[in-house]
Amino acid sequence: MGSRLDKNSNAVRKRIEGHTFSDEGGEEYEASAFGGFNDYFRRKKIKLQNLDSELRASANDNPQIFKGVVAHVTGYTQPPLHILAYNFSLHRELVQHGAGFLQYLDSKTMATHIIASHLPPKKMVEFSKYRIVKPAWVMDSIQAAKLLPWSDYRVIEETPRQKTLKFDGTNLASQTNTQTSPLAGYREQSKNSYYTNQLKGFAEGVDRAHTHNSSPSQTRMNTPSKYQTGNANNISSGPTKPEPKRDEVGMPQSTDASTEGDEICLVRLPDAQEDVPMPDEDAPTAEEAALAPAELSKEMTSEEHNAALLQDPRMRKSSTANPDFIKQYYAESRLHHLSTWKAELKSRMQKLAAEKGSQAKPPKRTPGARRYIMHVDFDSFFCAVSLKNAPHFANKPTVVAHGAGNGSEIASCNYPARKFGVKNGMWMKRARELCPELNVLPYDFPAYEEASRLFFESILEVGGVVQSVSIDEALVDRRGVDEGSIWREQEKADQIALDLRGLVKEKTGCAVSVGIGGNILVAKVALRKAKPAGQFQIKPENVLVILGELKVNDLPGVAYSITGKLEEIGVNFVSDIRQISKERLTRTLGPKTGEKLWEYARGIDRAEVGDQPIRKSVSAEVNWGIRFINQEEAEEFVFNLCKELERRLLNEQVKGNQLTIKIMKRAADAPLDPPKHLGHGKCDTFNKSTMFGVATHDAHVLGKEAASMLRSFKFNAGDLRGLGVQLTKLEPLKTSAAAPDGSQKQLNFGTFKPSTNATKAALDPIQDTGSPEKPKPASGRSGSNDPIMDGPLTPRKPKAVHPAFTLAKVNEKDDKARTPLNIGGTQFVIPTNPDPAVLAELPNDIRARLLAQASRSSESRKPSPALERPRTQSPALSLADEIPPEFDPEVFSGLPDDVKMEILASYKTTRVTAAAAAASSQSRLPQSPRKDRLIQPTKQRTPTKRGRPAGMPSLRARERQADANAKIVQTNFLSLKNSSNSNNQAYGGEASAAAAVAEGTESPDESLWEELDPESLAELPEDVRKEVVAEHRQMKAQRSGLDLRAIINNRKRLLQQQESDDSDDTILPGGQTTLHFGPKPAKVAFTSAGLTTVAAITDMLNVWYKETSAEGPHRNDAEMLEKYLVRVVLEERDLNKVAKILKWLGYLNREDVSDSLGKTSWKAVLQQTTAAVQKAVHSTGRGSLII
DNA sequence: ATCCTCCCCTAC
DNA sequence: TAAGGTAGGGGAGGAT
Ligand SMILES: Nc1ccn([C@H]2C[C@H](O)[C@@H](COP(=O)(O)OP(=O)(O)OP(=O)(O)O)O2)c(=O)n1
Ligand SMILES: [Mg+2]
Repeated sequence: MGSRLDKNSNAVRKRIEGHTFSDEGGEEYEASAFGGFNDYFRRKKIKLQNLDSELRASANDNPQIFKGVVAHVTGYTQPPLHILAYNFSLHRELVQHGAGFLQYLDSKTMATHIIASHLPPKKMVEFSKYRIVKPAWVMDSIQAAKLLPWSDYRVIEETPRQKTLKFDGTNLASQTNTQTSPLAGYREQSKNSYYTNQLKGFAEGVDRAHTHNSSPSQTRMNTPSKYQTGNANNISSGPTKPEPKRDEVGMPQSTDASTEGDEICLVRLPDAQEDVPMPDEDAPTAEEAALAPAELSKEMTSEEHNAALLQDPRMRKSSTANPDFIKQYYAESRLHHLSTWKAELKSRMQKLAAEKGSQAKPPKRTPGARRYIMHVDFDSFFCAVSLKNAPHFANKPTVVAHGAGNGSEIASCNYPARKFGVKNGMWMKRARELCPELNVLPYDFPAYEEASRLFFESILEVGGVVQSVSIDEALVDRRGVDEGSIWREQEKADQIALDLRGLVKEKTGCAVSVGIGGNILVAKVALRKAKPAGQFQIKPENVLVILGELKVNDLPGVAYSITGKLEEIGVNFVSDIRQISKERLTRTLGPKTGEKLWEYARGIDRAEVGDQPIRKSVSAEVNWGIRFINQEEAEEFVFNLCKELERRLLNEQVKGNQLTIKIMKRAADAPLDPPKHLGHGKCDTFNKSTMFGVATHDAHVLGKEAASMLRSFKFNAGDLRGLGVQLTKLEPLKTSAAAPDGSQKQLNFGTFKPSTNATKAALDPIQDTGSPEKPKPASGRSGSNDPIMDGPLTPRKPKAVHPAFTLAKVNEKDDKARTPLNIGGTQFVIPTNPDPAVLAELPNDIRARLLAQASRSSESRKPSPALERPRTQSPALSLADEIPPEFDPEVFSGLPDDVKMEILASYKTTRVTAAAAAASSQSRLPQSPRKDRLIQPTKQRTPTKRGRPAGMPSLRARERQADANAKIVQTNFLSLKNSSNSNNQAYGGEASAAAAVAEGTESPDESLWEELDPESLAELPEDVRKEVVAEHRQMKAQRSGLDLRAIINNRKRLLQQQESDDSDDTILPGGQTTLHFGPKPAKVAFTSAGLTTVAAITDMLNVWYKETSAEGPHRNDAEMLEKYLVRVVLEERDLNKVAKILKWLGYLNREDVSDSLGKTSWKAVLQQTTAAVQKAVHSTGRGSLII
């Protein structure tokens, strides 16, 4: 066990901020601390109301505003206050415009701001009558007007029923800046109020939380928090104990900085230039001063300090000044390795279990059978392994650490060292005080991995249900060891453990200990008694006695905080817990924790081995070595963190909806240089999150948002000590959701699929009885019911089209430029003719893309209008009822036919996909926990104080109550994205096929075979040929009626039309060779909906190649192909598919002699593409792809 | 009563 | 010198 006592606490100061809009110029309000806002009104018996329902009603009554502004209020105040509201779908589009300046505020913050700025004091109590909002994305009307013509928005002066925020301007002005108003007073109070802090003690004497609190009065206090480094206390032996430094924190937490918005959001905002100085700000406390944006002298100091510090090249190298810092840091971070290993093991075990389970090998757990849980764990793992290279230290006090300096952390210490009181996680300084002759060994991560591999290999041989706990720890559940008598069973269990220990020792040379008990808790306790290289079985009759003698913090999940709370009620030993009523425990610790402890004290642990919930978040953070000398560096670092995050997201094949940035800032009273070298020292922590309308994994999007959030705090870059980004509300990532890609994975849509549900249920003797698949009538928000998805799919009032969308239709070209903005999938694209004013507001990268796109599209624009095809009057008529809800019928019918068809086709695809996903949603939404079947006795809730001495621990995992987050938002965005691409692509893909078919220009019944060039086919390698043919069959069947040939012909037709287009290029991007590229943009649609199967792609390649074998492929197309394949490698991860495609391409280019310039170019493209693909493959850590 | 968000807290 | 990461349980309190 290694406890980490060293980290310490941090208190969190919660801050709420409001703001104006834009990233840069916006005014930022430090509306801080309005944590008590709602409480305030509650006390006044006034309840805040949301306008949500009214706004919705309004939207329904006015279809035109289906998407767009719902309300715009202005003119009541002086200065004018603009309130803009818009719904979720519009938000999604706005995000596409790089709406980084959209700010998301919660109602309290908004209300705070509004009131503080504009409401007369005496009006405060009347607040409830100003129906305010709900969390929202905020944007002022001026900004909104820049995005779209104001006329495209629907303006509502007042919401239907109540008066919308109507402030009578009376004395607003004075109000605004006054500090004397009650409000100001209130605000001020909140300023320091409200803070929570906690500290963790450390046995290791390390940074310690300091409470410097000042506790305020009865109201909440905001305070700084902690993470101070100090040193000193620590308890020597025994479990590490918390340091009592508890300061009470008055109120529990209060608010949050942001909340999720729903369909409709209301917004507030001062004018751009309006400078609403938040009333207070005048009497800042020391803490406040630190937070204040300005304080130049101090700021300069910290940045200058860092600059000076970084003069030393060695420092530079080990801090954020080094461009490779993140990489290097993670390579050396033991904690990062531990986390990574754990995740990998978890997923490997899951996969293993899934295989085993599917083999009709039902759990070998007999419900009634006696359980023998074995907890197996290496003794001083890192140290033991590292000692293999330094055997002479084996019996001397030895530790594993990076260095011998005072701040070096001991990852693991051997038993001789423990005799001195040294512990894992302790700082070297403290350890040497305890044991002067400590030997220090370096880490050997590869060796740890290897030892672990052998360890698990051995464990799996033993059989039974296995659960990995960490790199060096595992749980094995072998129940009903049969044998007849209990005694024999116990003996057998001991024997198994003995054998296992011998096996591991033999394989790894390191000792493992095994604890055996009737449940996980008991096994763990047994392990501790087994510890130095031994084993121990706690038999039922001894459980209570053994447990009773333990200190409470020896129980899993009980550490500093909980221990502190228990101490307060006189509980020190586990046996003491039995004297406390369950009611009192739950009141003190919370319902779950209280009950869990009550059970633990009695040897009860309902957790089962094997339960491994699915991942719910992915994050990357660094809280060491952070020393910036300017804001740019900080933002770049955040951006790099986002790149790392993207890597991990892709690795997990997920994308997410909510991004949170975590910031550690040097506490006002903390020294510039903490005791630990480049450590974070005592810090205040700040988190902030934003919701994307659409899930994403794109580093650019994440980076921009993260940087924006960081910027919003206006901290001094020099005071930053730690940064992190976390993505939650995950959804499976599916590069090509359209087709199952030939393989047999039918409904297996990705990551979240694991039969966790079934498995889990099956393993659960209690709840299991029912149907494992029971979808759990969640509150109607399982995948298909997701509001976001319903938007587009639900036949709602098909009115009003977003202008941007319409524009999108015109912009056919360039997939590249847009790609980065396609946040994980949206059907909206950037308008081709952005308003200059808007451009100016956009982040550079986006602006650049827009400009590039605009110029390109204007120059090549030959989209729909150019199509000669007789525009059939309205092929869509019969399909009228199928017009996607997002389209205005009128606008829709005004579109060129081909575009219409594409839309319909893609829409259809979307729908299908969605349906399929929905159908499978049951099985893919496992994770949700079953309700607690446990007796949920009293639930009396008394606030369990948090922070100070106590908090609550998390006990061993197990089912938790229905978790909202568990819901996996159904994702059809991907398909939407695809359709978007196809919209732009304008050619190729199923969309075109659909169009062709609908127009009746092609016979849908043509034989599949005719689509393929028999001659070519015959020459293909047998395996490839078979697969291609098979896929064609499948595609045909799936598409019922759609003829691939239509795609081809259609494409040919389009190609011809473009004949005169742009052409020639000479240099292959990144290529060394000068090439000649063909003039005909084939307009291949690698990313369009449906074009994802090998068959479809090879079809396209056939045509493309044939059409361009003389002139060579168009550079854009070549790039597109390359990009697409790389994406398949990195995101879709179907190497097989890539290999097939390249194989086919190679086949097309099979002639040795290039009799034409075109063929030569093609070969070069093939080479280039292959090289790019290999590079991508290598980047994933694999060897070369065999083609 | 139940959901949801924001954190605290714990473990390795 | 030093590499103080990371995921998930669960509590508090607002929203519904
Ligand atoms: N604060 C900590 C705790 C643990 N670890 C790493 C090093 C340990 O070797 C490994 C396993 O942790 P254990 O808690 O199992 O501790 P040990 O294996 O070192 O000792 P033992 O299991 O004998 O108590 O995790 C770490 O780096 N930092
Ligand atoms: Mg161990």
